[in-house]
Amino acid sequence: MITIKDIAKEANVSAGTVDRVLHNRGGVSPKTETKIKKILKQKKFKINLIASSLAMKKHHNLATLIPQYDEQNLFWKSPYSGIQKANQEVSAYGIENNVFFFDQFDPKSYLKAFRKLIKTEPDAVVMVPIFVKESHEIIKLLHLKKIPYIFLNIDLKGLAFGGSGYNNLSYIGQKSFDAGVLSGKLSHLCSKNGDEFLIVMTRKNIHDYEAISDRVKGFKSYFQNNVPDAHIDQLKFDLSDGFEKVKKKINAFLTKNQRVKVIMVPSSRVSYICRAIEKNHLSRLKIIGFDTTPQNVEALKKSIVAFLISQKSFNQGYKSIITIANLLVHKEMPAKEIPTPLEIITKENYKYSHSEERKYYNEN
Amino acid sequence: MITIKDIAKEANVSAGTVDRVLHNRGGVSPKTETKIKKILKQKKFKINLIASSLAMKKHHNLATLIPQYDEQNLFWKSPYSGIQKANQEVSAYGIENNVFFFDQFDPKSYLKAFRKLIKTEPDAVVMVPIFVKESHEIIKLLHLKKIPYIFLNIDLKGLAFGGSGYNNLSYIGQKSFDAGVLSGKLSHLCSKNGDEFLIVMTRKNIHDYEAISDRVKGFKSYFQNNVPDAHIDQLKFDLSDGFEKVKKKINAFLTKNQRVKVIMVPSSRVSYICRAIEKNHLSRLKIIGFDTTPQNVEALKKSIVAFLISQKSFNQGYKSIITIANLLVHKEMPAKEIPTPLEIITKENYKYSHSEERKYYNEN
DNA sequence: TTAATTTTCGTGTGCGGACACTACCTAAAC
DNA sequence: GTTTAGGTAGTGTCCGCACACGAAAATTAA
Repeated sequence: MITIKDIAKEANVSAGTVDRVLHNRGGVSPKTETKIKKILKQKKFKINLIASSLAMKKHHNLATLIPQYDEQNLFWKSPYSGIQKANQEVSAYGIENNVFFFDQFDPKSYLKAFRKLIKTEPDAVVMVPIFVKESHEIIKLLHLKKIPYIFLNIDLKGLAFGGSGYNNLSYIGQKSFDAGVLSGKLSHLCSKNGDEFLIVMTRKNIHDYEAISDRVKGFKSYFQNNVPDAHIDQLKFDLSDGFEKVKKKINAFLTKNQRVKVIMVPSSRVSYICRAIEKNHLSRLKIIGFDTTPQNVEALKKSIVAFLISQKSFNQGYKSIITIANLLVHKEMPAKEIPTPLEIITKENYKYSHSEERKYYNEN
Repeated sequence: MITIKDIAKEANVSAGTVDRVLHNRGGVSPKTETKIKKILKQKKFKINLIASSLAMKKHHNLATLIPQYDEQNLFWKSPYSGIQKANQEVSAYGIENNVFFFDQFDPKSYLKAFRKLIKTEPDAVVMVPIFVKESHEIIKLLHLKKIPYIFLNIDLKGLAFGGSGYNNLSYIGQKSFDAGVLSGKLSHLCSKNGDEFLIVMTRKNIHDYEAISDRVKGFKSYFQNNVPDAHIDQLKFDLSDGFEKVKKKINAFLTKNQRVKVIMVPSSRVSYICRAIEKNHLSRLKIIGFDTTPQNVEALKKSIVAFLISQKSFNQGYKSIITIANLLVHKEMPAKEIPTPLEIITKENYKYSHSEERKYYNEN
């Protein structure tokens, strides 16, 4: 292992001078600089990140703004777990992350949590921009205070702020359209000629509208490009109508349309839909859903659901913190978009798919 | 962040004493020990791994024994890339890894490479035990020299050494049987009643026999448990027979058996088989294969192959080194088996599935 | 030539922890 | 009462790097 001292000795200068060259900190004569750089290259010197980050020890202060999870909606538990794991890892680098929760159905709690957050004067922010209008306000303030921020799980697009757009450093999450295309492919593969397809949309709050409609668009786009004459039906529910109404409507539909053989549920509520469908229909259906919530996995294990497309939200949460940490510690600019894998989960490979997440649970 | 000094101050002892308690190094009276331990817990002290590994700075010497890859067989490139990435990361911890290559078809080169390897007196070894008999010899020597070793990608089982078995610390790789079960499920899902299935086995060398036959067993087991009356055919080729012979045989078979609608190739040579199949057959077939070699991915992109089951060999290589590093640096015992995910790859999600590997390529 | 600057570079300290070395204290042995 | 051994605990140095401070060298001004 080559150290700064080795280089210094070779170049007949002190370690301090080598350090100045390494960090372009100036104050070195061109002659010695080129000499040192040459030796650096020749000896393939690489900074020891361990020692470096120990010596730097700037204390950084992160903040995260994510929805609170609860028994009803466990979706947000995974990213939070990933965030926690990352917090643990980066704490050695002097990075502290404060997590602020809000109610995913209440814009006011979102703003309230943010107000608390901003008081901690964070060096960077990871946020899930669920509410468009409120996010706009938040981002305006972040921009003003020159606090860098990244979007987690939900992307905000469009030409806000007079055409300049959102200046989030990065978006970490799924590409919903492509996820929809994939669901189309899977639907197609497990169907035969003449089968009909059904998309079941559920609606509870406005925020997931875009991701979900993108999935639907992707789904349709797959068929347009590959099976243009496929028959695709669509059902929409408002979850606030109550379970019985959903049940009635969907079973009536399935009774009437016996050729429907594949159902795609573009939200994470596929298990809810499955519960609503009567057994006599289930046997002929292949059902495809999104996200590995505990309920969905249960349906998968019972072979009710054929495929789940996972966005690995644990990894998303984990990566968001690591990304910001790399920015703060190593000044490493993240990619503008960090798409997470489109993982296909079946009953048979589930147990191998979230090993890191489970390992984390077990250790804690 | 709580440091050892903080704890020491709180307990009215010196840092050295705290350190002794932390490492169970003895020489501390029971009284002070319990006192310190209490404060440790109370303050939730965690050793700063950064500082710790810097201070330890034992230099470790790893060695890796893997097959050489070439243009013909790119399979072994991925794990090597993963190993390289890990090497880079752990170098800061004073860990150096020497990689030794051998010809995957030549047992002698395997032993020869090992002889070179053992001369470097490694502290631990990562190996791909392709040849059973030769591995036996190698492991005997490793055991004698008390050098810990782990298996990568290929597992060796059985009661060797008079019933005590192989004492590899860990096996990092795919669970072939379960991978086969998954391929059965996918085959089933994209078939309809009355369709027949075909397993095409290729044979070139002995070494992958076990993994491949396990996949076949898994495949059959799926159908036994779910579609007992399914009709499953099997074709075996010796690749040394030449392409034309393979072509003739397989097309003759497919012409004769028009009800075969799904083909499963349990080796990584699915693209080779695809090239052998005539177009008029291809259109009715769903083909499932293993491993994302460049050729296989090409076939996937052309929609010739429906599914590839990936074993993420890049990650396997990466993990093998990280696992050993954690053992040497942090004395962290690895799990006896570290199974890699069974990733389902289609044309639609390929581009999201190997982002880390590609990122690594681009950076280098 | 000397003083005043500016440029260039060496030195020292600290980040948090690991570990060897030393100092101290108590109790048993003489 | 002195010696000695064993158990406890404190001190100092090093790991490789970052950075502040100030010294030396080079340049310019007087």
